Amino acid sequence: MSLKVYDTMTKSLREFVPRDPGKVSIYVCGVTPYNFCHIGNARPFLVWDVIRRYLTYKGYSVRYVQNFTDVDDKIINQAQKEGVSALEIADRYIKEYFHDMDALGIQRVDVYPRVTDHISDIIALVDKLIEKGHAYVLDGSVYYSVESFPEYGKLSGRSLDDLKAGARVEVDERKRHPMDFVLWKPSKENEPAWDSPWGPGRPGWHIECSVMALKYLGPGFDFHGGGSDLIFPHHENEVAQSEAALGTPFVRYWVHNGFINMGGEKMAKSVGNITRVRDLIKQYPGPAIRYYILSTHYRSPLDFRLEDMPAAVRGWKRLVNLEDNLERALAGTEIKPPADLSPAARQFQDLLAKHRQAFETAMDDDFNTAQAVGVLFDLARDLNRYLAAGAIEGERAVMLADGRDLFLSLGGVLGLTGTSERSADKALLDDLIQLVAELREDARARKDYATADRVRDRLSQLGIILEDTAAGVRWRYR
RNA sequence: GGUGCGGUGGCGAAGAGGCUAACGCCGUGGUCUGCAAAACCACUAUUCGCCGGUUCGAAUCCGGCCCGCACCUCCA
Repeated sequence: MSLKVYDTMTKSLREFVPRDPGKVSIYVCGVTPYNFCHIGNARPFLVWDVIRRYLTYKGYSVRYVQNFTDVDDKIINQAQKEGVSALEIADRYIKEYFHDMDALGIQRVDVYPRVTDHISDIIALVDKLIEKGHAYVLDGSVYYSVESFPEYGKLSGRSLDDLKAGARVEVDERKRHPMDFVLWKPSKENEPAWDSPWGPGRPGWHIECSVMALKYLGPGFDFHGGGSDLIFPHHENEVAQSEAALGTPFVRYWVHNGFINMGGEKMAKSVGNITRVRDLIKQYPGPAIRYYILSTHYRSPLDFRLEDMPAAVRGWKRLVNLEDNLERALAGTEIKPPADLSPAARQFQDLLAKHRQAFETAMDDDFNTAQAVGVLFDLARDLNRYLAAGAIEGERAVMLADGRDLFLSLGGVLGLTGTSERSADKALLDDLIQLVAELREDARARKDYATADRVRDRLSQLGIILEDTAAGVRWRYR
């Protein structure tokens, strides 16, 4: 089975073949840090977190780069509003960005380049484009000439004529073509500025991604991702700049995620229908939010409804319960693979293999996380069944350990399992709860149900659920 | 106007020519159990926006229609 990816450039599913065997290079457009992230902003980073985990699972060595556009009109505006420097705004919201992504269990990428650290690289590329006749200088500004790149429009599927007709903004009449975009622009008073051959100024919006992607990943890297609104003009312009400069292809696969809507409309600060990650995370566990978002294929729009979160929490809890139960069932159990497996054990192994295969088939099909989640629940049902079918010892313990490993491996790709944190305090708490549970067992043995129920009720009020099972008392957090 | 995407049970959401239309939540009945919880089992869409067509066979392909959304401007 091979991985197939939907490529925006060809508008088709293509088999994934990496540029370098065994290695995958990824560039995802990061945030402009001038405000807190809402969950719509977070979707691409969550999606790519899973893609990265899956590629790693498949054995690829992954190099993942995500930029911060830390100089930009929006940042400058915010800085002026607050009377602080643009750098201060950017630093603050980059910190907040990490805070939010950590809460969602999104792993750090390999490189987080910032535009302000790459001004000289940007100037060099702009210079090269001028030299090759793809850009021109106009009063301290440098513009990219779209007509100099015959393939302009190939990513977004638009022609220059379409674009001219649909243009909704006033254009600078001095530009050679209305769609020509700025590579370098002069800074106004009190704006961040860097010296350049064309006078003091700062980079335009699109050039930084070309520069940083090429610097850290090289020409023809594997994946370039981002929200589907970036297809035009941002990514279109990146293609134009990069390929004009390189003379060779920029990116192998363009991957764009759909939007998160709210109330049937795109979630956006300008619409005012946003749910910030930090607000959501106060109410719901990060993995439950992941589960909710990953239940929809990444290219489909997702209409976010807060009312649906409780259902997501319950679904995710099923997985957490199983994870806990597996840990407890296997704790202290000796795992010694027998020389010969019984037919029943073989059958169980086949079942596990079947689930693994189904999971991979789902993920290989353009990262179909919704289907993969379904497979995880299929596996969960079989493991729950196995858990309930008899004592966990000998060969059954070995089989169950295999099942647990698979469950954690697949769940880990989605970031839905292996998320409970361990700490010294927690270990102590575990022991204390265990002690209380044992005392209650004594009460039950005496048929003192009044005491037993009181203990259970009081613990329940504290958020600790006791469950009496055939295998003894078991507890978990609500 | 141009370019894309989508309408599947009470809700969310996979499936894209032929297995019982996944999976999760909710609901009902049952097993287990002192009770509860968890888990498991069974039931819950003769039907996939509407109307035609192609086909032995369509939720899946084609045509028309009705809705909804996005992009063409900063935007994940």
